[in-house]
Amino acid sequence: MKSYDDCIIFLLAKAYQKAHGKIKKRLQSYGLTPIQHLILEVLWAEDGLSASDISKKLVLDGATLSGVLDRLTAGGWIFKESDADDKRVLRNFLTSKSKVLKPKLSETRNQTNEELLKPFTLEEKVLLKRFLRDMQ
Amino acid sequence: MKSYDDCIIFLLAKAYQKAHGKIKKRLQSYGLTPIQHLILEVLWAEDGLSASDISKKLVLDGATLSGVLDRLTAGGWIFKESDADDKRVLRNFLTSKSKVLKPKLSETRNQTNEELLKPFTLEEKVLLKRFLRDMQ
DNA sequence: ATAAATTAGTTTGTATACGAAAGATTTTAA
DNA sequence: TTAAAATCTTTCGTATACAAACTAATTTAT
Repeated sequence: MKSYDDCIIFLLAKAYQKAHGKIKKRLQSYGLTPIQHLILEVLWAEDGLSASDISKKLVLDGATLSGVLDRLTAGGWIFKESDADDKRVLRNFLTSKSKVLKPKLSETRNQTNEELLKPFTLEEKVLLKRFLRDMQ
Repeated sequence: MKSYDDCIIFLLAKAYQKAHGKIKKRLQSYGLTPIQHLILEVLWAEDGLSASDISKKLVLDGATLSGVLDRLTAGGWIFKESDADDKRVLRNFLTSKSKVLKPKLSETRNQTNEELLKPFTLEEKVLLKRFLRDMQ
């Protein structure tokens, strides 16, 4: 490795920085951050998940999630409800606000993705995604 | 895009998370963080750079850099010296400690890189790096 | 049946990350 | 030449990220 800009960690950091910055800007008018939006995506697919469920799906630390879920609650995007069977568990449910805005918000993520992948051919897109998955 | 785990932003975030976590662990015994180490890499290549110089090279916000450079100073890795010609500028210089440890620390980054790229062929490595650069 | 281990969630502390604003200095322009 | 613009760095505010410690609740093992 000749220099820092040949380092895969650096290249990943900068590519992620770019992607994160792009969707961050697009979500700003909604008052949502990229991570908050990602959690909504998970709940749109399956409502009522616990913090632990979301943590596993998104590979996100519980301590991080705790604060993000608080801010989603404060913003009126979700509400928490205690599980009847297991009092340790708090389930997170979508509000009508987040349900109504789902189409627009999902479209925002799709558009950002397409914009980021614009420089690549279809084959390259598939390859890039495979590479990133294979690093896990 | 069918789901969040087909989203390039998410895939980049998780690949970066993996890479960052790996080097973070390896640097822990030195009391260095990945970003601190990256800044040392820059200074090993060219000593005496200002925060502004480093910011441009690493595409890092100045506000972020300010704190990281403080912690590098506190840890005895660098020291700051005012520029004689331009009193706005503070130049950052390597201490003997960071000069002595350069070989070991650079080797750490190299090893982490190789480990992360182990699943790929030489061609795939080249391709992956090109893809990540092309996203900028 | 109950002590021990595990799990769910929060809190605290440290470290990025970045926008915005501010203060000091230097450069540019009228 | 001097007022305006630009540059360098820091500070503040907000939001991830994660380790460690903690409470509460549940499950496991003996």
